Amino acid sequence: MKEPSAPGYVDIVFDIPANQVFTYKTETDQTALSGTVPGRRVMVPFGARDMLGYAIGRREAPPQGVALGSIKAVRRVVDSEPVFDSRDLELARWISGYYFCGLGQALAAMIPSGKRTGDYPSLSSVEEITPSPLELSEEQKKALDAITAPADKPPLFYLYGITGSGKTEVFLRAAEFMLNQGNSVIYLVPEISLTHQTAEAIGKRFGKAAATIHSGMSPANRLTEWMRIRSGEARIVVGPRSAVFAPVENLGLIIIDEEQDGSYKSGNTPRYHARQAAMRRCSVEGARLVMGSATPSAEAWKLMQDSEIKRLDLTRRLSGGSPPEIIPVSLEKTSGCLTEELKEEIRKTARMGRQTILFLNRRGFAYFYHCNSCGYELTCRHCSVSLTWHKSRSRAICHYCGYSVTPPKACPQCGSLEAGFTGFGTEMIEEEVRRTFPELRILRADADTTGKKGELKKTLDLFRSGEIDILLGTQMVAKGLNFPGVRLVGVVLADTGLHLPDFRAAERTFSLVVQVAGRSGRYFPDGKVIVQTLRPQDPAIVKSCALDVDGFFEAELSQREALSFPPYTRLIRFTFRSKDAERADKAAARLASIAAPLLPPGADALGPAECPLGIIAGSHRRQLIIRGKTMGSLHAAAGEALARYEKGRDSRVYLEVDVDPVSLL
DNA sequence: AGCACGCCGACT
DNA sequence: GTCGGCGTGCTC
Repeated sequence: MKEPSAPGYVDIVFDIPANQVFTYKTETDQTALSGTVPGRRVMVPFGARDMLGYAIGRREAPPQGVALGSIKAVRRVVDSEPVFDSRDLELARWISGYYFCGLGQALAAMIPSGKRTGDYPSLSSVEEITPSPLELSEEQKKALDAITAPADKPPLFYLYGITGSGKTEVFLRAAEFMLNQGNSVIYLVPEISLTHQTAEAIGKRFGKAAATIHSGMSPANRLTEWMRIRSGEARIVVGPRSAVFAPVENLGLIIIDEEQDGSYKSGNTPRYHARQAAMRRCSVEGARLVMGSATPSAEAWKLMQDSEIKRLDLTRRLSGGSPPEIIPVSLEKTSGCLTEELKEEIRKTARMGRQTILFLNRRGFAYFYHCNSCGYELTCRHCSVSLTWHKSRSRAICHYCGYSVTPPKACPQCGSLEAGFTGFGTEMIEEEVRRTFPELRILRADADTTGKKGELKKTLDLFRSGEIDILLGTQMVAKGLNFPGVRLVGVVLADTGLHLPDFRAAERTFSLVVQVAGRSGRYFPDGKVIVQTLRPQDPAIVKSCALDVDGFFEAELSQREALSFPPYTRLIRFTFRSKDAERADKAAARLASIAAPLLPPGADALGPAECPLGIIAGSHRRQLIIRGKTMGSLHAAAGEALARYEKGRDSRVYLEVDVDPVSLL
């Protein structure tokens, strides 16, 4: 049955920084589609090229102020079925409003686009369904009962428990419960190998009802999974940050595993936080939210204290045993990067036929060119960071822009020969370890050695099978990986980052040490953790080694309160970038003076100031942070200030807005 | 974000 | 004399 073909119009948004809606004609030969175009992607002529757009609505007549002759026609409707509905659009509107980005940018972040590639399979081929194993512990039962209990207003929960206490099983049972009720579940995991592990486990448990979407999948696989979710075939979705937008119906539960993980906050526009988006979805769709971690974020900790989130404790390790011994060791009097204590334990571990993991925070970290006479430091000429010595390339390299130089023999400033690289680099540690333990088999795993995909898996398989005695690596060996043969974990330098100009530095250091410690004793309670530090007295080090979460947050939160930092306040950060330092300064100062009179009572502004990294890739960076007691009034002020700033802004200055910034670097 | 239009340096 | 640098402004 055919409708009479009246020419229609559609409103379209694009993935561009401008928040603007464009109107196009729908051609008569597409009339069959024109009624249902909204919710689909379309190809339209935009300026000089064709661009993909998102059709958000229909209209009878073009909007005021747009000449009829300037309206172009839709070229092609890309999707045979809508890829978003009014609920998705509403969520995109919220993202766009809250995070100050274009509606099209918000939609683009929610919908699979196929920008990235990879070759991880979809879960659609998984057949088996394994029944949930073993009895739950008393604590697990209690937690599960709380999560699944009927409630008028869907509550927020936090499953707070040490590694190995069975959080995952509670998550899975809660999910199972929701699925049996006819609801859908979204299970968020941090953006690392954890996705595959958890996805596999969930695939096995729930069979075809499970789906996963993540950045490592090919566009085709993504789309397959997306469609399985949209059609309702898959009702439990596992994935990183962006999975919070999964188009499930009857959302019953969102799970956020490792809630404190930084990867839940998007690093590019829209700079949304999956936790925030999850809370929004849960409140709009009447779903429950369960987060979990052994080391909650300060935000979550405070919400638990204030009883805004119901805390559920898992205090016991299921496998029994006690957490490993964690020993802080001062590096102050050590000439190399391995203390005697650590060397001795490595030897002991090897004699027992067991394995060691040496953990580094960052590749090539704390490895600076430094002049002992005048204090000169070799820095990048485009960015303001110190250069890192990479022995394999015989060059000093900037980790931000890739700029590299051959390091000078003498200090370029004073000519002293007392200058050179000192510190702890991954490569240097590898060298020292090899020199110290020539008889042991050592393997390094970091971004440099695992560039090719599959490389990391090979390394880890080798380690797991016992072919390797010492695994030396960064973040990637510490998270989510359990090695049965491991007895010793050495954190080579725990306080990298403690000196960083970021109020969350202590929180991150604390979290890291506790996480590393927690995983190491998972299979063998006789495990040992040695935490090397330059600041053995620092509360973040002392409390993390004592696994004293309460003690840490007691101190940390009172300090945050005293300094008016989150979670006692909320922040919005504006970053100004320009090739011209003066223009960046002027723009920052202008926004600051526009914002000042708009700020609500009790709110203040930090800056404008140079960013902690003042120049990156030749771009001068300035920042302005506004801070207030509540987000509502602060956000309104920011919105008004931005609107006024837009009028008469310097087009050579790029402004980026970050609501609830996680890192101030 | 792209892409075109537009006004100033070193090349056949 | 042109080819091309990227600064600025628009895209229904």
